[in-house]
Amino acid sequence: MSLKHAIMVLLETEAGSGYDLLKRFKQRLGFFWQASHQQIYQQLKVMHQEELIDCTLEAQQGKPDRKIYTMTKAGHQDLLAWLNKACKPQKINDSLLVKLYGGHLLDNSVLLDEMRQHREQHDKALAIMLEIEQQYQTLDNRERKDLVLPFLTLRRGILGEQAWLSWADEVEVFLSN
Amino acid sequence: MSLKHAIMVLLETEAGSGYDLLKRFKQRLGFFWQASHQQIYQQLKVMHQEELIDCTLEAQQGKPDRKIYTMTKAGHQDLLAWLNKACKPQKINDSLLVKLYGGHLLDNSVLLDEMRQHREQHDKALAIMLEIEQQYQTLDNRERKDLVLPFLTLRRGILGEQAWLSWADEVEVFLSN
DNA sequence: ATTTGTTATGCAATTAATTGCATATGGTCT
DNA sequence: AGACCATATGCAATTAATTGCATAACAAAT
Repeated sequence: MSLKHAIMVLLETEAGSGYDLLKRFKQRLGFFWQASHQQIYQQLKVMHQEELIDCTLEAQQGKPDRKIYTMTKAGHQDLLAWLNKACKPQKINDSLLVKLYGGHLLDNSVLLDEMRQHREQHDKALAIMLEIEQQYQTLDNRERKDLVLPFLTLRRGILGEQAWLSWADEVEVFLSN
Repeated sequence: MSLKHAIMVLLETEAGSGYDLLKRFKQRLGFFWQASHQQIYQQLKVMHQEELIDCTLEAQQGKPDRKIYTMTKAGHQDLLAWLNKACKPQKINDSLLVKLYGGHLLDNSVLLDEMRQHREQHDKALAIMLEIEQQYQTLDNRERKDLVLPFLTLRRGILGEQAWLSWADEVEVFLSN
């Protein structure tokens, strides 16, 4: 499973609590890896049992204690091993396309409506990613170099969303008559 | 779950056995929905229990009996209900991007190597889809119109793969120095 | 003759993900 | 005062997917 390794990629750079990880997950990996808070807390527990990560309690006034996780040596090695072995191609399960494939049972207007709803989401996602790209471009050479890998994952998102939107344009042309 | 509905989309057009469905699945929905034979046989069993599909045995000489499944009215209605309600956005879990994000722990050459392996797969997929597109273009107006929805799902695949490959070009430029 | 490939199914065990519920504090908004 | 949102966890039940194993016939190729 790669959720473990996704978490470790984040922990490797900086220690943090489950909630920290959750937020970082959404901000940094959220465009290409989706996980719920239940999943993350559960995995942290398992990873702790497997001694891939350490855990220290940090008291807080009023709020419940935070559990701060840090990588262990075993965790680091597990991560390196994972990074060094080839990963499987992405698994695609896109129900919108299943629906479109079976769309002869529906009125075109229903399909176009669904497309519009999805387009909204893709528009938003693209806008956010272009915003982040802008910020990246204002950095100096040094910083840009340090962040080139996250930047490339962002580019994947941008090119992917643009392709989706071009496709949606085609669909609209074909279904609007 | 949509695997059920993906199977019903195929069954709706033509009855068939588990093995039939499996093959049709790979040929027609395989680019955007991936399911193993175990999953498909299991779902057919469940769907039969739920009376979404009927099952009749067909004897064959030598080979084991084939179980031919057909849609029931309840199945048809379930499918229509599914088609008419909005579907969730596609869930993306792409471990290649997680690896790239955490790639500072690796040598660039390792990342480039992995990219090359994935590119091969994407090249192949694109070639197959372009081939199918060619065949579509040789059909007459009538047939093209009948197949416009499958054609549009194919277009999604083509645009998606082309975007992936453009991105891979970018990655190579950024990592090759 | 033997290996390999296609047809044709399936069970069982494990792992992963989803859904629903639950708790508790503190701050901001109305 | 009450509603709502963010912080900060987690359990339990269910559903879905993966992995590994298993069977059995026939056809084609080496």
